[in-house]
Amino acid sequence: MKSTIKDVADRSGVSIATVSRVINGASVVSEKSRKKVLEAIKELDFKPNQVARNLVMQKNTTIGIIVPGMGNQYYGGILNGIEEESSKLGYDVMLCTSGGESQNEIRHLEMFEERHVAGIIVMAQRLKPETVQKINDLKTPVIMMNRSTSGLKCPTVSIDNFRAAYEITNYLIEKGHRKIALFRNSMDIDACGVEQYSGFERALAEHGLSIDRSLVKYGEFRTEKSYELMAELIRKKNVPTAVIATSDIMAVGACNALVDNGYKVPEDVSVVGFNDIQLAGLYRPSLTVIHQPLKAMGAEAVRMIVNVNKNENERTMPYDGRTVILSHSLIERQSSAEAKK
Amino acid sequence: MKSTIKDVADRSGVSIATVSRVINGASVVSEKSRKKVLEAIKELDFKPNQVARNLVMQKNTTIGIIVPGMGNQYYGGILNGIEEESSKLGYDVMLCTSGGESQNEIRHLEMFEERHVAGIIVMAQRLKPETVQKINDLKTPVIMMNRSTSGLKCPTVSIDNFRAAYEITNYLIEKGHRKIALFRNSMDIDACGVEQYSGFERALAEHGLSIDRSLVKYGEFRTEKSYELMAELIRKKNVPTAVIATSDIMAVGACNALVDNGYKVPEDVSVVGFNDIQLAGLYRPSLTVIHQPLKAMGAEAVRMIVNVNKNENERTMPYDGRTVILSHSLIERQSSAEAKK
DNA sequence: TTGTAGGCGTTATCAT
DNA sequence: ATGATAACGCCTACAA
Repeated sequence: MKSTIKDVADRSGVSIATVSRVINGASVVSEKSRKKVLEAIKELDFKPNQVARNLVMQKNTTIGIIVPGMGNQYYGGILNGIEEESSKLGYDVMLCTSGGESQNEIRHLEMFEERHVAGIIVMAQRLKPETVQKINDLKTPVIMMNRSTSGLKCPTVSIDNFRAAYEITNYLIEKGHRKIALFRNSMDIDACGVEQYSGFERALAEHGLSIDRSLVKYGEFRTEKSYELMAELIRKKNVPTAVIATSDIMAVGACNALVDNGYKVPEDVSVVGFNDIQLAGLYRPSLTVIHQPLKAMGAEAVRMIVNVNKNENERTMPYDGRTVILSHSLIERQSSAEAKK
Repeated sequence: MKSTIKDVADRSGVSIATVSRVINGASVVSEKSRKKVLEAIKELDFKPNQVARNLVMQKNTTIGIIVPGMGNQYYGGILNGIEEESSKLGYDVMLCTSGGESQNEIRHLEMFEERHVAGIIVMAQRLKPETVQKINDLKTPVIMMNRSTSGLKCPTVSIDNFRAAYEITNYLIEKGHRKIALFRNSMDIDACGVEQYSGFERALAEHGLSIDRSLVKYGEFRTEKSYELMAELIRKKNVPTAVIATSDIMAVGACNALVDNGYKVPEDVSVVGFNDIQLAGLYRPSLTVIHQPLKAMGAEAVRMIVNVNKNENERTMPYDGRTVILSHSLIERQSSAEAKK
């Protein structure tokens, strides 16, 4: 059986209060007692029970995370940042996957609340109304990663999706591209996707171009879907000179469809991605992308939760409804080139 | 403030014992009381405090996971399996990253023990003696994923690495390859790597071939390192006709080095991988690989822990020191072909 | 069927 | 400096 603070007290001939004091380094304990206690702790291999500690302290140093799935390196990158920062701040992380189902998201949200976690970081591809509702009702602080919608009343950490899309569109236009396809993620009312679309539109407009509806598609965050979209454009002989995919795995899907059909990237078609997951650098041709500081985003979310917990005497949620924007960058690699004349 | 069982009792005019009974569905409660209690629970939006529950029940439905990092899809695949199975069995998952440092592994191992988790699943690239020691000393059940060494006294779930290496080597030999390189992971005494090496050796031997030392390299699980190894072979004009990499990301590293230096895969050199992470299918040429059932492996590890907890009345660890072997398969894709004449 | 009370392992507030 | 002792929120004999 695991030993308790009481065992230590008995063995060292002091009270449990004293033992507790030496464990927590609080107040003053005589050198003699401290030594005896420390000795007993060693001998019994005593480890304080965190469960009991959390109960009495009325707080928890666990952060709950909800993520669609672990296979996606996009989330992997953010999770690394979350984990690292948590660890640094003495917090730890409880992880749940939703599979993208709001039913699971809600279940996990409730579970986290029952466990009295310090806060919850939510990642999702699509924002379902039920989930938004649940998040708004929750008593536990929630941070949403890189996604938002008008009804959502919780802070968000994100990049400036408008500018990012604007910049990469501009980049392609300056390379001489005029027929540019946009492979978007989902067609839900997701602020992030809307902003990207606006940025795309603005860049085109500033060069006297307008959006070609037949080249704006929804890839649902999936490589296969994106592959199919590209294959269809090829079949319909409506091949653009450049493709902007709002996630790297969709960019890869588009590339594969092109390559498998005899096109060359970037000689025939330029393809650019969003996010800059590891795959973007490993794929050949390596992908020109908008780089998101995934680790930093994860770390920032953790810091926000920790801050809320510190100021919990005040009832205010410091970041309420606010968005923290981290800076992105454009990384030019092999998958983009001047447009063919 | 969050409401407690006592609030519910007061509001519904019964004792906390009765409330507890309806919450847990145990023993019998009069329909009248049950209704009143349920009502009060709704009104107060009461959620039982899991921390308190865990303390009094002396058990925890949390499984601790230690993983080197989240960016690697290999671990991502296993984690998906772990998460899914845990969720199905009513457990949840606490995740820590080690960054491959034994110091962190030990810290997390201790933390999990203090939190009284049901069990711990450990993933690591290299087995350090300190970590092995710590695992052996732990009172909490530990399962190691796809890695082992002679001193380690905990169950393992894995594939048959000997057979896997044997089969893929055979596959290449039958395609006419005679000059085959092996890019291994680390050079530690890891049972898994040793078995792979034996399988490789055996297949060669059965065809009257022997190992060419100059073609056996250590890629340290890293794409860049593998890239370098391949680049070096090219520089030394010691290019094999086929490369077996014991992880997919190393296979990609080798492919990239070849492609970047004007070689064609698989026309000039065949490259095969191990694990079959998502990248293997997305990369072009898509990778011929040994497929590991990552999800199933994760799920199996979870089941082992849950089983241990069920039989905890008996002091026996059902799987003590045993290894559970799951079946792999050889998936032929684009990166391998007949050897050039 | 229901309520009382003891205990899970800590922390923290009192006295002493 | 130290030791009782009351919480923390819940479960569960044991009584009633």
